Amino acid sequence: MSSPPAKDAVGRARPEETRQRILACSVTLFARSGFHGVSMRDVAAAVGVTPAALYYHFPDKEQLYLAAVGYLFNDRIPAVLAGLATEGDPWARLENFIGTLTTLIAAERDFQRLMQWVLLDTDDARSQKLTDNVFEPFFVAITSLAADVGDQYDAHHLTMSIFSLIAFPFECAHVARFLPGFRSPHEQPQLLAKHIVALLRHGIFQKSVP
Amino acid sequence: MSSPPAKDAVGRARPEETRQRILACSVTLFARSGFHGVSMRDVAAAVGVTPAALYYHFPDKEQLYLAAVGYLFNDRIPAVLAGLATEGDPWARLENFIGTLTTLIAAERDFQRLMQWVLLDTDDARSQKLTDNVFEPFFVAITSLAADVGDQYDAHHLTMSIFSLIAFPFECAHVARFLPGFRSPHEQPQLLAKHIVALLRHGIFQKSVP
DNA sequence: GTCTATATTACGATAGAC
DNA sequence: GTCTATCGTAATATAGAC
Repeated sequence: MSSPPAKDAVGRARPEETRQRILACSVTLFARSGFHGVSMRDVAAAVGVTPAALYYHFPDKEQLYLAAVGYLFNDRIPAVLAGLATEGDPWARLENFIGTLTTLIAAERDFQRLMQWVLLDTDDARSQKLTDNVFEPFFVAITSLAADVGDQYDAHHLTMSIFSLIAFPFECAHVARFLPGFRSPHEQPQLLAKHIVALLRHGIFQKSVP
Repeated sequence: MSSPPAKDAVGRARPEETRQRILACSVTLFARSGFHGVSMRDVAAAVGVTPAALYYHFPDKEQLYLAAVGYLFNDRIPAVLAGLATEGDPWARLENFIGTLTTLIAAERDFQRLMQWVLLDTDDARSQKLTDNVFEPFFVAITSLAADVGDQYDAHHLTMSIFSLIAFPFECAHVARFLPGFRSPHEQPQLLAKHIVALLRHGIFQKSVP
């Protein structure tokens, strides 16, 4: 599941690289099965070491989990936020953001599933820390955009609606395949992004009302 | 956590009632912590029996979990689907559905969280069974409504969008409290329903375009 | 830094008395 | 039907050799 550890000139594994390999394997496992669904044995087997080795790099399972979450989110978020910095009028920037985030979520299923697990966490301290570090920059950026393009709506509700339209279809992707009327093009992120932009722009009454 | 078991005339606990008490306690626990986050000992303690007693009513933990999910969903879904059967034009029925489902999800957090756990399940057989039994009736009903009120959009995408706008804000409710600009009225289901209906009707360009 | 070996606890599940 | 008692396994985590 993982490439062999890098060795230095004396033949010892370099701790920082091993740490990263552990995090990379942990992300995939935790994204698939959640905190309680993954054992330290599972992680160790995926990395290719014994469980005891993990405890040299992380004090316990919870700290490993939190480090893995931070590793994934800190790795991905800058790229997405960069898509917000594009030029153009607010609508163009919003369209760009929707397209970028939709494509990213579609490509990085670990990102999407880990976010789903994180949203189910009931620990207040962890939720607050994660909100401050991960969700807040997104939310603030979109909120200011939303205030520009849709000032007739409550900014919080509108921002949440935009994220809902993007994220929730991927949460349902696994069961949506079994729904009547589902066809594979529905899973293409570009088509979903186009649909969201059109719906946000015009609403359902687009052509029904003169 | 649970009221004492009902006894029959001879003083023996009635099996069907105990079964229901086990299911009720299981729903709350599984909704809070998920399948792997709840032990049979936890359930037994909540019910007020020993773990061994659970195995008289259910063959194993997985069957208990599936029965608990079915118990909750079969208990709630008929009431929601009834809200779809109201009279009026498609828009009035859609508005009614959005209001009913939003209010239900807000009131029944167990329902919302258990749905979130279920969406993370990777087992194809379980997902398909649950889709057929639970999600499909919802989806079909809304799809036909969506086709009536918004035939310029793809029916699958539009239906998914409607569910997204309703469900996702509640998935984020726990972290949303820590976001800047959040105020307690944002948690009122009626206000959220109003926002969703307005957004679906008119889109963001409602007043920006003459 | 990673290993072997193990302590300790928790888990799912069962046998058999009542 | 529920209990007590327990089996076998798997979990987190640590000690100490190398």
